[in-house]
Amino acid sequence: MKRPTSPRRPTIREVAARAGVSHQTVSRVINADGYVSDATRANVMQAIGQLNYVPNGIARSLSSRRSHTLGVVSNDISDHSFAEMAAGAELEARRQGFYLIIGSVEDGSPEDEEAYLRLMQQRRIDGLIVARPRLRRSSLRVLAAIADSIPTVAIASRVEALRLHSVDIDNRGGGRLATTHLIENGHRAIATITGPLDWPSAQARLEGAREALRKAGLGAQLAVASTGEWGVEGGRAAMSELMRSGNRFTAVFAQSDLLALGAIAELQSRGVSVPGDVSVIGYDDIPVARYMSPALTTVRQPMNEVGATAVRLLTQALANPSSSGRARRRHQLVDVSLVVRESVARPARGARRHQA
Amino acid sequence: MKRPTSPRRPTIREVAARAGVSHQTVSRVINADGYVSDATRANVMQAIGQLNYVPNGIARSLSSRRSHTLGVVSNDISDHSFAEMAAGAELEARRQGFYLIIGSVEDGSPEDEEAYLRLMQQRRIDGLIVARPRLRRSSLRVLAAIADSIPTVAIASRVEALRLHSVDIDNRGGGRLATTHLIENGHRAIATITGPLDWPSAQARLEGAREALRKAGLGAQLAVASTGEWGVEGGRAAMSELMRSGNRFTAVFAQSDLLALGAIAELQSRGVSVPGDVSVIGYDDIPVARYMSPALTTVRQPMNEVGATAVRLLTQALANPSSSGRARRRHQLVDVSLVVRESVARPARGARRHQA
DNA sequence: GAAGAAAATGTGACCGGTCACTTATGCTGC
DNA sequence: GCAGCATAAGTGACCGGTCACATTTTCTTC
Repeated sequence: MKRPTSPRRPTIREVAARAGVSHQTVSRVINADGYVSDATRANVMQAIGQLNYVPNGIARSLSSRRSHTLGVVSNDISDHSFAEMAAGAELEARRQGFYLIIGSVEDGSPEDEEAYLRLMQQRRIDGLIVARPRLRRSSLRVLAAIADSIPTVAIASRVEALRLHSVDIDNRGGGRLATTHLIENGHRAIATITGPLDWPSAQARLEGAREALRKAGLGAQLAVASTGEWGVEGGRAAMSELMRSGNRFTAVFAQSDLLALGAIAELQSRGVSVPGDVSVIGYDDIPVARYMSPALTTVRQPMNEVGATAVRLLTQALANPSSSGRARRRHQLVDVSLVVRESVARPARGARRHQA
Repeated sequence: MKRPTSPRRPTIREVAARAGVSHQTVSRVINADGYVSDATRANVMQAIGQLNYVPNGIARSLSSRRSHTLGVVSNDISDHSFAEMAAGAELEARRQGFYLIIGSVEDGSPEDEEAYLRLMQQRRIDGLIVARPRLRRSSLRVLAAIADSIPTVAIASRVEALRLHSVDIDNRGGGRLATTHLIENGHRAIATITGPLDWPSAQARLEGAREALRKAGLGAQLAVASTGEWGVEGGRAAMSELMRSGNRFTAVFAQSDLLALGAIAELQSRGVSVPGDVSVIGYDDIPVARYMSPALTTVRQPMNEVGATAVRLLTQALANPSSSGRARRRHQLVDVSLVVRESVARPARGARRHQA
């Protein structure tokens, strides 16, 4: 009457007893490691089957000092990009026999960030992925402590101060790609709507855009509008700002699809046709981008690839702890790709001047 | 030179030695449980601080037989609904001091489903959430075994055969809500575009729609179109089928926002105005629904609430294992809500007859 | 047929906590 | 002055695996 709860699961020793071998032999069988004769193996397997034995991962972790668990501290995974990243990481982790503990932190509550990091420390995860575009000062301390003892990968975050591996989207390349596409379509007067400029990714995309223009000999022709957000309202506001300030442009590079969506709505509401009068290119390739009218030309970021790459970096580091973890930090860039649809066209003959 | 890797973390006994007490006293301090004098507590805390001691959750789990981990086996979390559910579950879990291991299974690869369930078994999770609309036969066996030993909650899945708790969106109520909204706006001839009818949720929404019509004395007036999918293409195809078959309707209830999107696109491409000529109501309230033109009136499902509820169900069951787990199974319905925007209006005076 | 290596198996400590007890001390009340 | 209890702390087994090493059996090889 000691444990009225579910009848305890069988242990390795019970299996051993039933098979008439030692517990260590059972261990050898379940780990397919070391010498075991075929007869014994069959014997043990049978006992396992009869008792319906499942090895206890926790006990395993304790004695082997490997939890086979990777931690992820990410932005809110309600956001599609992060969800994709998590899904990608997750798939790759399982392929490699690892569990994934995901912590989804809303952008507004950075105290959770720290709480999660501490939690991960207790859990003795084997590796950590941090996918927070902007990290909090106080979290950095904890993160540093963690990174000091286990392999850690940062995603789309610049924490170069810490000695982390990193995976990042090639944002600069993305900005270049988008802008070049506009230039190749014959546009010369180009505007851009950026995300919040305190996001490194927004900065990088902007730089990429400038780079593309410079390379095309179009110098500082870029009209820039920013609002503090990545959403539709921001796009609308930015577009109306662009027009009010009397800028001349035949194409717009919006740093997110939602910004593009807002910009297009604003344009259309003023009777400006897209892409007839103004071309628009977005960024992200959100699920509905292809269904918008016009279908949105945009830049696709393979976020699940990013997640998978991060996991691979970790498992590799775990596999060869070359000279006591002092391995070279690796930085990996993931390429973006252009998704051509209908929102970019050649500029109209006499490019109009747009203003309020 | 035994362990060239990171210098081992301090254990509870080392803390004890430094504080000059027994390991058990340290345990009492970190668990804030049992009698400890203030002086001793302070002493121990200091030692913990100096050694930078973090309790080892794995060892804890092993001896206490509680992993403080909940498992989630979900549909691919790239899908926004599931991502929201996961995020909601996650937040609630952390609030309650639990970890969450999320397994995201693509709809196409059901063998992963089983693999995950087995993995969870090894990990000795304390509770399980299954969020797969349709479970595979072979997974059911494993699931049954798990549910037999730990509390398990099914989300939006009808596995009544097994003795699981469940949380479900009130799909029938949702169908009723959407349809009633159309009726209240004066529509009498109503069509519906359903998701794949082998999804229980699609069935339930359809039933709800029928129910609303019956209640309004509109009998079997419902024109139903289905395609095998929930996406935009399906909506487009279904709408064109509806029109080809010469059905008369002034309003459409689409069982997902993407279906609605496709239906609207199809209508507009034929010069039918929404909501001028035909009203459309969707389901899901995907992020861009509010930005479509017209802004989509739809039914919102609080998926994060669903996830949180599932976690609560589990932690409650865990807290009182009333009479050895033979607790009554609980079934919880989560209410949906109407989000009124612009895609539903009163029908035009002489309702037109639409056909190819 | 002896020696040595390879194959097969067993033994007991250990991972780092918690659990169930035991022991010591200080107070209260009669 | 002592039973009886609350408070404070310690002891050693135990959770269920793996690890390091010891032991026994079976092949090779000369």
